[in-house]
Amino acid sequence: MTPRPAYHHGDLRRTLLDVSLALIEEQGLAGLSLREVARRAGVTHQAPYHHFADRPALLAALADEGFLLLLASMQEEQAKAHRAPASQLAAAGRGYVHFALAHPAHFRLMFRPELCPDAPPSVAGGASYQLLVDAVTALQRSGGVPKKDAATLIALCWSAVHGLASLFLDGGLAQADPRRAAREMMALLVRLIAAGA
Amino acid sequence: MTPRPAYHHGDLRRTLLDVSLALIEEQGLAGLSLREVARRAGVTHQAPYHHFADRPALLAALADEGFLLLLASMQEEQAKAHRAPASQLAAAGRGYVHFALAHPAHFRLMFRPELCPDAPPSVAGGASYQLLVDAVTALQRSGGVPKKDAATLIALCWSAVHGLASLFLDGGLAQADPRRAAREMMALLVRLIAAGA
DNA sequence: GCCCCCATGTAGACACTGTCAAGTCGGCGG
DNA sequence: CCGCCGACTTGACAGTGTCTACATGGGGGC
Repeated sequence: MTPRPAYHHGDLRRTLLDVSLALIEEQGLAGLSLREVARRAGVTHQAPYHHFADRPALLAALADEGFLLLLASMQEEQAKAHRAPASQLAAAGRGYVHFALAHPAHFRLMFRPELCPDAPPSVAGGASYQLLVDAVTALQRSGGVPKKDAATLIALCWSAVHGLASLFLDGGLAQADPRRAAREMMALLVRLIAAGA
Repeated sequence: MTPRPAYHHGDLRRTLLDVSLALIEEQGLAGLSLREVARRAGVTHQAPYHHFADRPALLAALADEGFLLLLASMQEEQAKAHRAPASQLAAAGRGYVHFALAHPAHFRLMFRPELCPDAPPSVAGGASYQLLVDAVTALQRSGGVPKKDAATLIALCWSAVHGLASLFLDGGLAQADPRRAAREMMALLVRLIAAGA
């Protein structure tokens, strides 16, 4: 038997988040309305307001969740890779792109300033950024790349992975095998850096 | 005297586009409503429908305009640069980022698949892509970079510029001087490619 | 020079949205 | 056992996109 949710739903908050994600994935961000979410969750249009202050708040909660998943994806990929700095940086990049491919709804949410009014920088977001910074720095130190370009190099790596992910989801890059493309791009980037000037 | 627009507005279509851009820039994409646009243009809420089939159509028109501006920006930057392939590629990248910085409303519109239903690939969009491809190819040919990585190299360059632009506008990269950052990133990228695999 | 036509505009209506205010249910601590 | 308080419902309001019907008036055919 299903546990008969009855009046008190049990875990409406979680349900709302899940339904929202499904809606975004099938209809895009524009197709997401609180009322439709409530309808699919089987509650009244007003019920969500007991769990989220307003629409932006719901989106922000999803974005937060996304940053956690992003961090996890990068760490997971790194754990599977060799310990060499080059492999670790490539793995971090792959993890970034894999996350976007696996959780497109989350990813689209996370970089929409109009949704997260003043964007309190998510702690998990900061952690993923730090992960990337560390990977770049380690490779740089081990490879004799000049230190003066550190900040620029980090910007380049971050831009590359973020750009590739964005282009896969929203842009013109409709690749047959995006994961392969991500792997090859990171491999090339790391190789260039290692060979670097 | 103002020419007394009277009943027929003269160039309502252009006015609607301009008002929309202003609205997006000051309130974000979410703050854009056809009715508010009409109000600011001084016409009825229904008047825009004689120029655009619906909301997505207006957005699509703006996106098209954006691709033209993008191409122009890249070409302008290339015209100011040296003819050497490395300089040309760096210039193309700078043009891409400069466009995003100068026309944030346009840029945000251009990569939102939920707005342009089936995205008939803008001809100007294709042209800008081709410009980048040519620049990468020229550098590759002149620099003795292995040809087998051609596609990956193009993806890397495009991702880097697109990612940097996105991160400036919507992401965590709040740079003091974004144009300087763009210049340095492109310089580094070109240097790495030239020093090659 | 006149007149009709149709692109360009107006007016009103509908279903839908986010959000506010007030009422109702029902499990838990005293 | 009771009353309280959080979870949920019901109802209302302004604002939105879009449909249909109507008004206007400038420019082209006679």
